[in-house]
Amino acid sequence: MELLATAATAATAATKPARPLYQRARAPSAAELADIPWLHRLDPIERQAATRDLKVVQVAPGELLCRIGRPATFWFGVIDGLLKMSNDAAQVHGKGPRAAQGVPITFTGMPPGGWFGEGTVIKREVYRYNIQALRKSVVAGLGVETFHWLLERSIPFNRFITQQLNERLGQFIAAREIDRLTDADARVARSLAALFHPVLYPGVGTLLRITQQELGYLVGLSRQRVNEALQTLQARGCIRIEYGGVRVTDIDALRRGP
DNA sequence: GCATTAACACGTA
DNA sequence: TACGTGTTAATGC
Repeated sequence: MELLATAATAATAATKPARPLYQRARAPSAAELADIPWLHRLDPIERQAATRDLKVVQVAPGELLCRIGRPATFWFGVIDGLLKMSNDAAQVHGKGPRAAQGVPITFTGMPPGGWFGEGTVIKREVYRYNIQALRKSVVAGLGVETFHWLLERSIPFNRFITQQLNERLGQFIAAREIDRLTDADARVARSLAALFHPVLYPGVGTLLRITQQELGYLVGLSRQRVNEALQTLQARGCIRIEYGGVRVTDIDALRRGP
């Protein structure tokens, strides 16, 4: 657990000097365990071992769960909230100095139900991206040793991981297309559709809790432009704008774009 | 042109 | 009260 240590960003540290993650970690509640999709596929012994090893922690906006270059110690899952996976510097919302190694890129958002980091954990390498909370979130972690133990002995677990890798590969292929889209409305639509992926993010359902500002950070647009795009999508019948979130009404239309 | 930042009013948690 | 939304105005590439 010791290597999970990460610091709050400059911005959050100024307001709330949080203790390190590993000091705040606690055992998951029954409700939290129920929302972990792979847990139910294990046999009783495996499930017991996994449950014993699982930790959950609440993270503040801007806090980092993974830092580029740190060894992978946990496989993470979003219980609640919203994270972003990026290669940018450990700064909140682009303030402060930029990343030393090129243009900051947000790879993807991580809504509830999403599990990530298995690629790095499998290879026992260091993280190649930062994972940062966009809002107050609850994150679960499974230790790397338990992860490998499950990978060695559980076929259902292997199936889950394979499916996970496969679906996310599709996500990143789609993300490359989205990056090339010039139409801002289309980019918002496709990025939004990605966050409603039922396999990768089963915790989302039809209502995604995300502010227009947060969506702007993920897509790379201003809040005002995102608002405009959402209005267009709503008029088209793809979504319904709600306070602090977006509800999909036509996921296929959202994926297709304009 | 199109998107961005800044600013403001207004409504909601 | 603090935050999120919707809108307008000024500015930049």
